[in-house]
Amino acid sequence: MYKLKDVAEKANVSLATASLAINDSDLVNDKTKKKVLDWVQKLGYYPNMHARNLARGRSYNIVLMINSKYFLTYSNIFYLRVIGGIIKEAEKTEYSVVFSFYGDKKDFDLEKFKHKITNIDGIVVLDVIDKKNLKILKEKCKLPIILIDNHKKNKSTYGVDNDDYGGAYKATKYLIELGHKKIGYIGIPDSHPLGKECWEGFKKALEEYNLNEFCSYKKCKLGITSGREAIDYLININKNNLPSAFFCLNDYIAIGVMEELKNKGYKIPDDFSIIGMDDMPLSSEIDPPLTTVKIKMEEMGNIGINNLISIINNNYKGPRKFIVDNELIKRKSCKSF
Amino acid sequence: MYKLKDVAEKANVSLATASLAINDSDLVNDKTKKKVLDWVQKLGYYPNMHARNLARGRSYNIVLMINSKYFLTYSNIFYLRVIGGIIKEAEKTEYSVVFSFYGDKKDFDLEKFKHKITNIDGIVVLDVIDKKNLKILKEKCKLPIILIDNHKKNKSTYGVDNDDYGGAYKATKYLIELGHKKIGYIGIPDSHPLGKECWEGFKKALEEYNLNEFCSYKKCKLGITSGREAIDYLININKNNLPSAFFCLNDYIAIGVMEELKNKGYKIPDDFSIIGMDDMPLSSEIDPPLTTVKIKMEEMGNIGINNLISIINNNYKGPRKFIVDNELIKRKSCKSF
DNA sequence: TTGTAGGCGTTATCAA
DNA sequence: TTGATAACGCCTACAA
Repeated sequence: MYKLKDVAEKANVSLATASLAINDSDLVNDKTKKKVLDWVQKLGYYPNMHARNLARGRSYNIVLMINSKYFLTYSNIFYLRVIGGIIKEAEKTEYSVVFSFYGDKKDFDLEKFKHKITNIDGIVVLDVIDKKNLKILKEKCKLPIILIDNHKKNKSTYGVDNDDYGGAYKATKYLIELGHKKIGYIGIPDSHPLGKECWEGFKKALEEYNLNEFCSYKKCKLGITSGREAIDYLININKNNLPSAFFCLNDYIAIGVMEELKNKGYKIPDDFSIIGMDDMPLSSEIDPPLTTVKIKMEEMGNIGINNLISIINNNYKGPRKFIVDNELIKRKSCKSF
Repeated sequence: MYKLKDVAEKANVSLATASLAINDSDLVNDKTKKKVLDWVQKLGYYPNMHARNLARGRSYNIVLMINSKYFLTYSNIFYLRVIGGIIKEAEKTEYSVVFSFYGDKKDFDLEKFKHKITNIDGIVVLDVIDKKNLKILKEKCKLPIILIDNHKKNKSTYGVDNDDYGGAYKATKYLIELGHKKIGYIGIPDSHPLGKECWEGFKKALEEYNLNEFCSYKKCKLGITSGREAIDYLININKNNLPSAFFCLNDYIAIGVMEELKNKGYKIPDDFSIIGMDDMPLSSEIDPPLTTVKIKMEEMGNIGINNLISIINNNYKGPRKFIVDNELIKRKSCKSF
């Protein structure tokens, strides 16, 4: 493995000149620069990162923190997409992305990566993080932090979030404009910030068209099974007065809803219109393909990492909370009423 | 940020002693060691990684290389699980996992991380990598490499693979033992190593019970839609003499197969038994829950990272290709014939 | 424009 | 068992 000294000797310049040339400094003339760079090429030289970072006092590492429970248990493709966006964008820069799991509320353990803290320039936290743990993280690490999809209105921390409110509003409005007046809401508890946002977006659309809430089920988790249970419950409760459409908080719930309705002998979209949120790969493959609100997951990753790098370099100008818009994807699970 | 010198001064020892104490060397007595460690605690000192790694000539970084196309386009949960296993296991060690995407055959670009090569101790490649690109990688980087789920019989490179052959064999045998004699095979082309392995495992089981191949479709990709197309094709071809069971190369295909059969008015498992491979979260949630072969994805990640670390440290004793077994998960999509 | 020398924070060697 | 001191490879004033 060659070092700077080798390059300098070959090119017949001093160490300093070689270093400056490699870092494209104005202090060295083009001819010398070229001579040095040619030898860099010829030798296949790459600077030793440890030495460089030690001298520069930076590490060009960004840690991506993920709640291991959510990641492993729910195995949500959402993560895959956001992570993809993060890595893809990071690779355009000089930064590397290092992974780190953290435990849940009680076993939130910084020791696990604390020893690497001198090797980190900034932190991305993916998904909801407990307020208390966030505080610990901030206090102990004293590094720039950005929260992606944290859903929280934590004013003092930078974040990138999907426009949950707007998405739910958009979806509901679409159903209304198709002529539906009795729309069922299927989501998660309002205690979860995502649940709250969606519920408010949903209601906003109803209000705008002077419609009343018809029926709702908010006890879902985010999986298919929950969708099934929701339908069982709602159909049981409203036997003689069923809604004509269902807003579902995410695609998995929507898929469960559709499955269960089909099991009960109903036709989609003839008997019920179904709309979801997320746009999973699966959503376009099921039958009928699901109408949904596409969350720009990769873009959230892109923006997150770029904003963080700007923050690290003290030139971030954007808002504390960056809201990413989303897009209605019309497929075949909805029809006009 | 405190440095070693601060600790040494506080503890009233020399730099060398402090360093030795922190690295738990036998050369320093327990009393001194404790004194130093107490001050480490008190000051909240952590060694500077750049300095340490520079001095040690190691980086304790492992790069996880992933084909960006597969990762982003197919968004397979398989990745999530393996990556989870890798990170979880790496966190028990002093190694960090850094992510890196690589392009496809033609734009396989090492330059993108080549500059960080002095910052890497080893490489994990996830999923199939082109033979030619692997060669480039090996020659340019000269670092320990391990291939996870590469499916290839590349003898000279370390690898961790699922027992595809055994899994297909196991699944088929199960169908046969349920009494099925006419079993359809739905998979991907034999040109893909996964396809080849599964097809051979499938045939092996048939042979053992003196059964003939009944019908097969090998043009699938790995998604739900492919499963649908396969059923359309097979049912059309065999109109008057249908199989009683289908072996499907993965769960997504199996799900498509089940959906399409249900659409055509058949009942699962009454009319057809369906078996898949993978065990996705989805598989237990659909109706009926899918019988499948559970691939130990997290374990593959665990083993991969551990083996790589052993290889880095020159104490790996296991086989070049480490084969991970899998497990038949009986659910409700199969019944005896 | 180029070269010299000191510093970045650890580890490791070798006397004491 | 401890304490100077020289690496590790690069960056950057400062001087020439």
